[in-house]
Amino acid sequence: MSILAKKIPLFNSPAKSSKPHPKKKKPAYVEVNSDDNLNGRKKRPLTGNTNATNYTKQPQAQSTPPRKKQRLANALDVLQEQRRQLPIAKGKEALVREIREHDVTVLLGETGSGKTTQIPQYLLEAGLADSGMIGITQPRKVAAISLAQRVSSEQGTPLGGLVGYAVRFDDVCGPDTRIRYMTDGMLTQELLGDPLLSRYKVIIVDEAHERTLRTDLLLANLKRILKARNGGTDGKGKRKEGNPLKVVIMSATLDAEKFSDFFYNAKIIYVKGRQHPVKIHHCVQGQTDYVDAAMRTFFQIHVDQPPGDVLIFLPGQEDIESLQKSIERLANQLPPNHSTVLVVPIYAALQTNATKAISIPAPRGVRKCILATNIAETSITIPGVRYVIDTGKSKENRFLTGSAGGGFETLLTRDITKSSAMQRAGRAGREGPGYCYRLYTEEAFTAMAPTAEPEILRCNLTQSILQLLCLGQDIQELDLMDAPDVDTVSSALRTLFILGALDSHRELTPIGRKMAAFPLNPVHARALIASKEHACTAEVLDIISVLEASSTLFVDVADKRTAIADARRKFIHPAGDHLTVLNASRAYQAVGGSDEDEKVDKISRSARKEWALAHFVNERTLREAASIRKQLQQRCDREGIDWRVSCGEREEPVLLSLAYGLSQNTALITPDGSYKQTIGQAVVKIHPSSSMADVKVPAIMYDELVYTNQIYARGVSSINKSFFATIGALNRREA
DNA sequence: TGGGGATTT
Repeated sequence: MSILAKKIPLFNSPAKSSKPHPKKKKPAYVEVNSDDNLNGRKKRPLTGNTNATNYTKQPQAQSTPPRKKQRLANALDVLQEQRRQLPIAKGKEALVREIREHDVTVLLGETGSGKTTQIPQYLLEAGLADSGMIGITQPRKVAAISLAQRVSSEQGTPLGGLVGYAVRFDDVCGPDTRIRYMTDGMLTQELLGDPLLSRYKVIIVDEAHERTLRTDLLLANLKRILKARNGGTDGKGKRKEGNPLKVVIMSATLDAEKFSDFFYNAKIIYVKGRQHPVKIHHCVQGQTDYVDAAMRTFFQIHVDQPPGDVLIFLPGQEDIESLQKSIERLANQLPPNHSTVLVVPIYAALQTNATKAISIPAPRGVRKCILATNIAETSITIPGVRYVIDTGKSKENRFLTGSAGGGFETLLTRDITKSSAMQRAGRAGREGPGYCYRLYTEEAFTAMAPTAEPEILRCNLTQSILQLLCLGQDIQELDLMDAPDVDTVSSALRTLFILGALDSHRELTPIGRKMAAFPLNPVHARALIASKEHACTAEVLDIISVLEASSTLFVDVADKRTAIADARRKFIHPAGDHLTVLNASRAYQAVGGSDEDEKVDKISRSARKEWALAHFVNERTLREAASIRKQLQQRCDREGIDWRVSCGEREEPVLLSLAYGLSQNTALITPDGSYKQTIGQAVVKIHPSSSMADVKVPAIMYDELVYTNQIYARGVSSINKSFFATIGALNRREA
């Protein structure tokens, strides 16, 4: 105990006697965000059809043996009983009535209400889908897939039958599909082929409070579609004959009125959830060193409190690594009468599949301590958590335009929002009563912003603006809940002009239209198109597939940096990061034979896994890149680009093609050895993770600028001064 | 010398 005695506890006697709030006393906060406990692991999938790895695109006509049939029937009974027990079931008739009577309904549903799984089924049963479809959008792929699995098993039909899903790379819907779960990006894409989304009778936008860019663009388009298909928007306007649409917006409580206002005072309906009480402790004093405070609080819980896993929210990988080390070190010094501690880190860049380690329950007498970024706020459900420690911090990404070429991102640690804090606390009450220890004062909580700023105000809009232009829409004329900054829009338009996607009248050029045909960042789309003429599409495709994947290729763990540098040396190309990525990606693809025919067998798969681990590259990134590359190859076929064309060992064509896309992201060396942008005035430093960090070359191009404590260029390659200076003009001339 | 989290016919 000596290690703890020296430190003053942060929380006054968290009380062995202090029980969570009794039932009659409502907890101060309940989680109101997602309802993914409905597809949690307590309720096992009941038929083979619900297994994610086991579906077929066409629903199978299975001949089921009688005994199994009986078992399935019983399982279905159990599911139907569970459905009836859901809080939302009591309000079924009223809900259907309200939705039937109004064109737009805003639904506030707490966690565990069952709204996302039940409402589509209620509406289908009530005939609101008529002969059309009910579409339900989600911001994340995993949610769309698991919800569809759950609902299809509740219906007793195979996935892809009555109930299906559509996400990138995966459309599991058939001719009979009436309930379609999908990502909001998929539905936005559908607009291109069908601007009125006429095959949907009902569209449900779930998790709307997250205000992702795609959700916002979808909401604007739904408002337009309502006018076109319904005449009125609130059910009172002049009705049009034909094909009216119903829209249901599902959100957390904090900003429901904003959605209602946007849709002409749409009716708001509140649905109660089912969540266990969480007792919240605030710090008496603000903490400056939140990592140390988290460590002390953890041991206070570990020593004083009954068993139960602890989840600690931290801003980033660096803090997670350092806290893991100090907790493990101190846990070893505890007297043997204390249970052992198992620390599990989780953040997106982790190369191993973190969800696996988390879902394995800790053995008896072991307390699991999960150190997570806000990946655990929405994307990953962690079972068994009884205690949450919330540092109140997260990293926030913001796009700044300024004069810095294509602009740059900032990535700074900031205070979270109230909505985030409630979400984090709610993670302690999923399976039973829980506790949340906030490493900030109650006053600090009160002072937090209620919700995060919508993404449309924070991110680079180049790709979305290009997409909208293909729909014939001008982002500045679109009726959005929040209009983007003028500077962000003009910066995006300038980038599109420099890339040759727009002419001087803001009209889409043939190159622009071609760029939009690829699901890519316009900068990468431009490089891909340029690769055709420079006969190096195979190489460029390999590179941009990796750059477009959601995690970085190269793994970095602070205390393994020497081993990592040794393993990486063989990939490093003197021209820089882009060709280094190409080397690593090709080395991976060569392990266990080529995967051109998709016939990577089990042995090759494990060989690749081993290879990736040994070389400190993130295999998840490479597998994702392979899917992206395959999709891009198909698109290339349609657009008349031969993706097999390779330039062999020559590096010049590859760098030149990339430079077409990155012409705005270039810098020249100055006499003092720093790099200064060619467009814009900023001095940029090469990010330490780059293979170019210690090399001086006359000119560089880079994938992006990130401001943390300096402006860093990431994804850097050396570039020939002679061609890059004119390339911006080249783009425009060809357009 | 150091990157939170999503997503695309």
